[in-house]
Amino acid sequence: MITKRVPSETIGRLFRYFRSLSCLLREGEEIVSSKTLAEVCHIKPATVRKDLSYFGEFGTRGVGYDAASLVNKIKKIIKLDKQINVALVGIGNIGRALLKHSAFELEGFKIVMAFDNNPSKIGDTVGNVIIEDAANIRERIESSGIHLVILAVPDYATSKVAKVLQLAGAKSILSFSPCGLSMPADIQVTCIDLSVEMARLVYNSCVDYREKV
Amino acid sequence: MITKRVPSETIGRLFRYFRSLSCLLREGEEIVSSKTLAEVCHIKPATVRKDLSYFGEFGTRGVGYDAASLVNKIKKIIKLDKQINVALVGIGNIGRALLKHSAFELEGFKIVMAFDNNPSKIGDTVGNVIIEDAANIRERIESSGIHLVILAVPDYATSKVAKVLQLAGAKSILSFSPCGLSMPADIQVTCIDLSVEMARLVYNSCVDYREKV
DNA sequence: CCTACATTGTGATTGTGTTCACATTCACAT
DNA sequence: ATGTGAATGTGAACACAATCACAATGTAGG
Ligand SMILES: NC(=O)c1ccc[n+]([C@@H]2O[C@H](COP(=O)([O-])OP(=O)(O)OC[C@H]3O[C@@H](n4cnc5c(N)ncnc54)[C@H](O)[C@@H]3O)[C@@H](O)[C@H]2O)c1
Ligand SMILES: NC(=O)c1ccc[n+]([C@@H]2O[C@H](COP(=O)([O-])OP(=O)(O)OC[C@H]3O[C@@H](n4cnc5c(N)ncnc54)[C@H](O)[C@@H]3O)[C@@H](O)[C@H]2O)c1
Repeated sequence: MITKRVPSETIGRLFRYFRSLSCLLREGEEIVSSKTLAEVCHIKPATVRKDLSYFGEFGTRGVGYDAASLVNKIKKIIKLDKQINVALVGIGNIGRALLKHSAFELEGFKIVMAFDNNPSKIGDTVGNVIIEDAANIRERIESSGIHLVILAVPDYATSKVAKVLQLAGAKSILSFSPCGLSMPADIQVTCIDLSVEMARLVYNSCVDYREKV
Repeated sequence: MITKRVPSETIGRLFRYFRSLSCLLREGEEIVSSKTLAEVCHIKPATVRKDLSYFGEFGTRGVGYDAASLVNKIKKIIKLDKQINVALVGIGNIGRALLKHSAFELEGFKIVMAFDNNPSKIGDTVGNVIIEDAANIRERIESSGIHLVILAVPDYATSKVAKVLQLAGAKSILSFSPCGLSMPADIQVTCIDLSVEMARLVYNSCVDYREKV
């Protein structure tokens, strides 16, 4: 039960277990083994067991894990037992796509606020959310129970908006701009940089090709 | 010059160096040190030097790196000295956002084909690209010099389309669906799973909070 | 030509995450 | 109640990546 140091990759995998288990449950599975879960997630059984072992003993030796109870345990661990409230800043190409993505809600994330600074967008409804004036970000986020802010503003605006979020007491930020955010250590930041991922893919496909020739 | 084993993170960072150097060049810098480059990228100087050292000796001791020539060397290394041709499958929320993102071209990636299977979308132009019938994916990709395919189709269609891409000889795939792709080892696959990233952020912000209390 | 200085390039070290392999434990049949 | 089979839980080994710390090597100035 005592919290050792948990690899950060483990948390990501726990979420994937959660997703896969929900799916297996829907298909009527009641008991799952680390082997089954590993196959579904394309990883090794030992990884599944070790990941879970950081948080306790959830299985029955010789049998496996009770899918229904495991999924609840995992939800608790990764704090997804309550709905996660998300705020979105920047309703452009990416922001709009996110607002229309209904699957987030099934996974426990709900975009409850959206902001933009373009007057012609403020007041519009996208998905089920009304776009608010970015000028109000601070007071709106400060007061409400927002767990996570998604940043989808243009590169040049990113660090300026990030500073406002900091003042508003945001706890974690997911940004789509090629990073450059320097935030205090108590604010979690993740940047999704598609170009970096593409560059890696291109390089790897060239190199692997070479190795075979 | 001999290729040792290069960490996969190194390639991603090389791309970021490439991006930062281009920017520094535009600002008139001619010489950059590992220290400067590290500061811009928010990493440590030793990391910069080690990353570069996998591929040769590009700097001058006591001085630093010539920005212009380094950026060209890096481009060669990560195969971004020629334009990378990208095909996009699935022109929904995400696909549309990608097509409108003009910055890709500045970084060396060009979306040259787009596919969808929805008859009402086929023939439309988004960005500068005409949406083609997904039925033609195989022949179209087979013949042209596509380096990378981006998959932005609904979850249920993902593995079906992936199989077609395999037959078409695609070398690497970037998918936005929560994975589940099992491809032969010679096809590079990366999945971007926003929910996983969000889950990690939420968990970390909760745990860090606890540690401080 | 030699010295002072700055910064690179890298072997050694540390840190982190994955995988192995097996002792442990449980359900069930006999 | 006891043995058998099956899958867990985990310390130890391994693999990989980040960082350190310093020798190597360049420039510039006298
Ligand atoms: N679109 C893509 O496919 C794509 C791909 C990779 C990276 N990105 C990155 O994602 C980010 C967003 O991209 P996009 O294509 O959605 O941009 P976009 O220009 O379409 O949308 C940005 C939105 O932010 C709003 N905005 C600007 N300044 C603001 C401010 N200070 N406060 C609040 N809102 C503000 C604008 O009004 C606009 O609606 C960029 O950093 C971009 O580099 C986008
Ligand atoms: N939109 C988001 O913000 C978001 C966020 C996270 C993950 N995702 C994932 O990204 C993927 C795409 O999401 P989206 O919101 O863009 O979906 P979408 O439904 O808006 O678009 C999917 C497009 O693919 C087309 N399509 C369907 N089957 C096809 C086929 N066999 N061949 C070619 N085209 C086909 C559809 O006609 C549609 O245009 C999904 O897997 C989704 O889970 C999306």
